[in-house]
This record gives sequence, structure tokens and C-alpha cells, in this order.
Amino acid sequence: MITDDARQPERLRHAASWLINQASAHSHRLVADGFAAAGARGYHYRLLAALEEYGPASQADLGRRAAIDRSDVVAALNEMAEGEFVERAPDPADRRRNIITLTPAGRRHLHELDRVLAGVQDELLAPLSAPERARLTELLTRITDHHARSRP
Amino acid sequence: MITDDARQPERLRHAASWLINQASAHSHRLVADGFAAAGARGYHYRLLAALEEYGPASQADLGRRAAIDRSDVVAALNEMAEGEFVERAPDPADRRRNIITLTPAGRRHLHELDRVLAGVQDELLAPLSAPERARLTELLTRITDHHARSRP
DNA sequence: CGTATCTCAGAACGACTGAGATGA
DNA sequence: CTCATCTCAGTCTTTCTGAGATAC
Repeated sequence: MITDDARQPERLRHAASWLINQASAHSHRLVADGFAAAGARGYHYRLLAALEEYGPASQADLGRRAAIDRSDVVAALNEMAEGEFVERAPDPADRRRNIITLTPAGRRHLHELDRVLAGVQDELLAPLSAPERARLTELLTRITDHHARSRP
Repeated sequence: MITDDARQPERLRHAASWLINQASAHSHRLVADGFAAAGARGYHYRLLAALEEYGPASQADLGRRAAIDRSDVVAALNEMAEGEFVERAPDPADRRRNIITLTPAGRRHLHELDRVLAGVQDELLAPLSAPERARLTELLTRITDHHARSRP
């Protein structure tokens, strides 16, 4: 992200869409760097989290839960199967499906990434107090829920 | 952005980094669609806004002010010169530079995009009251200022 | 038959890099 | 010589589309 030292136009500096994008860019960079240092990517974390919370699932279900495109689920699972974090097994009840299971190593990896992410959140929200962080989370939740509902 | 109708893992739904990214994705889609309907892109708006607020400028300065890479400034100005929204003229005082000037048509175009963007902001922040919108803006400003300062 | 799944190849997008030509 | 500017060509990343093979 290029911002240099120049001041941005006033219109931009006060526009919610601009601020959200700026914050997202900072956040994305922090998360990507943190995960990269742990040998992972955002997609890995999302898939591992979905697996731990909902248990073994087909790739299609995983994609829906982690909000990742079907194509990208394939690639991310290839990478994670390589590291033995997940196992692919054909579903005997529906032979179109692969059942993806979290391995013990995958669970440890997820917990490591949980710690990384907690540190990143803290860095991202550094200028805000605890109540302010809660307020921000609440406001953003209302926005994302609103738009997620209006486009299912 | 794929979210389908499946519920996301709890870890994600409450993480500020996730919420900010989701909000940014919604915002980006709304802004891009709105501008596209007016025959523009985000880069165009940012450049036009910088031109109106700071007056004629070189391409390098424009890029710094609108936070756009030098390469992309060239492409965006090509498109806008095509539509006669800006004029390129060599700087007599420094022949490396092009001085970019906003034309009357460019100013009208900018004001149209201002209206588009205002409508988009309203849609984006629909679930929030006016004081809540101000609060969100303030919190996000503190975050972006903090990170912009710590990485100049 | 229509629909769902997994997979691959590649497109579209935004942000960025490298290098050449020109000139301060 | 060093640095800044403008331009082009092309990379990289993320997200998404299309199509094929397989199975329900």
C-alpha cells in the first residue's frame, strides 16, 4: 500500500469506505506476515478453524464455512495435506466427496496460528482501549451482518 | 466474496481483522459497482479529488496524494484524458514533468462521482445511526493514523 | 435427466517491480 | 554523477469463472 508522506484529499480521509479499506490493508498485511512467519496463509487458518469447530467435512462444505472458493479449497488443502495437517479420505456414503479430517499436527498448527492471530489483533487495535475495541467490533458486526443478509 | 448461507467459525466471526476485511469487501464491491455505473473506477475518483483539492500537479505528486502507484497513475490518466476529464501539458519549468489539469468536464464528472460515493456510503452504513457512523469513523481513523505513522 | 462434487486451467483485478529514456 | 520523472511491460496475489470427469 502506497501512502508516502503526502496528505490525502479530505474527501478520502473522512470517507468510511476509504477508512475501512485502509484499515483492511493494514490488517491484511499484519495477518499475512504473521501467518507467513508460521508457514501458513489466511486460507489455511480459516480451513483449520472450520475443521476444528464443525468436525470433518467435505471440501464443498469447508469452502462454504470458511468462505473460500471451491477452486481455492483444493489448492489450500493440497498444501496442508503436504504438511500432514489434514487428511483426505473418500466418503464411502457419497463417492463424489472427500472427507477432510484434522490431524493432531493440524490441531497444534491451528493453535499456534490462534496465538499468532491474537498478537496481530492486538497490534492492529493498539490505539484503542478494550471498550473501544468492543465497540468497533460491534459496529462492524452490524455492518457485515446487514450486507451478508441482503446478499445471501 | 463467497459467504453463501453457512455460518462461519466463531473465531472468525469475532476477529476484528476478519470483520474489517468483510466490511472492506462489501465496501469495495459497492464502490466499484457505483463508479462503474458512472463509467469510472476508484483510481479516477482519487485522482480527480486530488486535482480539485490541490490544483494542477505533476503525475508523481498526484500519485503520492492519491496513494496510487506511479505506473497506475499513467494508465488512469490515459483513460481520463481520453474522456477529456483532464489535460496533460509539459511543465515549462521542468521538462521531465507533465502538469495535469482538471477540465470543466472533469470537475462535473468528479461531482457526479461525489454523489455516487455519498449514496454508497449511505448504503454501506445503512444499519448505523448518525452518531454511530461518526463513532466508527473516529475509531477507524485512529487505527489508520496509528499504522500510517508507524510505517511512513 | 438435472444437480453436486472435485479438479484444473486460466481470467480479472489491484498493487507493485524493473528498466529505459529523458532531464534537473 | 545522482536523483526524479514518465512510461511500458510484466509479476504477484487474491478472488472468481468455465469446463470436464465423476457420481448422486
